[in-house]
Amino acid sequence: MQPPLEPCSRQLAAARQALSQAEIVCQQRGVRLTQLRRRVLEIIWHHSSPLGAYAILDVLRNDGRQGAPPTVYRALDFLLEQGLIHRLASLNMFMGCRQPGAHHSGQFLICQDCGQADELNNQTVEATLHTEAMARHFEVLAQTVEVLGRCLDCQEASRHGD
Amino acid sequence: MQPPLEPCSRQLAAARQALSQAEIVCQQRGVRLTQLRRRVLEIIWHHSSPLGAYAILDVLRNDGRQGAPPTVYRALDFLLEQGLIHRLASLNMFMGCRQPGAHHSGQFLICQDCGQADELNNQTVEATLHTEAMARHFEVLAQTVEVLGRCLDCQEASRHGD
DNA sequence: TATCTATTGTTATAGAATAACATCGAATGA
DNA sequence: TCATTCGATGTTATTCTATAACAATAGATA
Ligand SMILES: [Zn+2]
Ligand SMILES: [Zn+2]
Ligand SMILES: [Zn+2]
Ligand SMILES: [Zn+2]
Repeated sequence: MQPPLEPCSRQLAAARQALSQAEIVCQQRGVRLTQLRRRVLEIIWHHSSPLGAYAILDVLRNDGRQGAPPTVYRALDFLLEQGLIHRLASLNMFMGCRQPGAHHSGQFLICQDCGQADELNNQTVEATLHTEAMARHFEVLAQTVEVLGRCLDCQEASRHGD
Repeated sequence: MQPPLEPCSRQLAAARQALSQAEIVCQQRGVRLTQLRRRVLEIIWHHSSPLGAYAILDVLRNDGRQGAPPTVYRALDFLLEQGLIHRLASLNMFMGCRQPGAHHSGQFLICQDCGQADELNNQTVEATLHTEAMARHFEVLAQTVEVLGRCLDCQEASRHGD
């Protein structure tokens, strides 16, 4: 897995957009996007791949801010509740959501080589799982759908590398 | 979440069946289902709901066997490799597979109240995720599909409990 | 038997998440 | 303006999950 890169201009733009969207969403809902929460969201968006809580904590400490695990986990809980980020259970990592506002579970393609993750929102997958659950009288509250594999870039890299 | 129950006769029967199937599968593949591995598989099947690694370790120590986390994690790794158990990423727990022999990812309905989990093998879900991945030139290696919710029993229990 | 390899034992540590309590700060009302 | 209140953050300690590294043992092989 490649080391975390400095944010490129595309990422910085995505982060700016995500942050301004988050401001709007939070204002509409009457919840506070505090400095800390905003900074955690920014850190996540500045990174090219999902980040672990302790990696986020390292960046916060690098900022000069004091903090401990609860600091970052509380911010992450808030962002999860507001649907601004997703948690990847198979990685214990967090990534930004590009369609906040409407809560959803999403599905994720995770590259095992470069660590990058792509969000899908396939209605067939979600609906089929709901149907299967209903057939068993099972009440669905949340879905975790994560596909581990290799992205195109990493497939090509490994072909040329061999 | 209810406390772990003693295995009922249905569970004991399921465990016996799973263990004899495991013996066959391992013999066919020329891998060794040792005492330890067999016992860990048995512990998992004797339990009504998915078990964590440290809960399994407690049972092993209760057996009188000495052991530490690597003991149980190595056995779990073996059982996972042979497709005899599944790992639930959203719970950090392990459960037996009722269709071993053919490797598969499966989908899981997990009850947040009683902790029980049901395995599905819905081809539509799997195929749709493959199609979505292919459209993005993403090579699929494994799928994690877990649905959190409430089973029928727990829905009724909560209705009567209120 | 002697040797080799897979398995298990053992100690220590890394990594992820939360409990419990103290402190701070923004908003509200007197 | 000041006091109060409640949400947010700081702080310490602990629990839970998982692995690294090396030693000892047991099964298979020659
Ligand atoms: Zn999303
Ligand atoms: Zn990649
Ligand atoms: Zn299965
Ligand atoms: Zn239940």
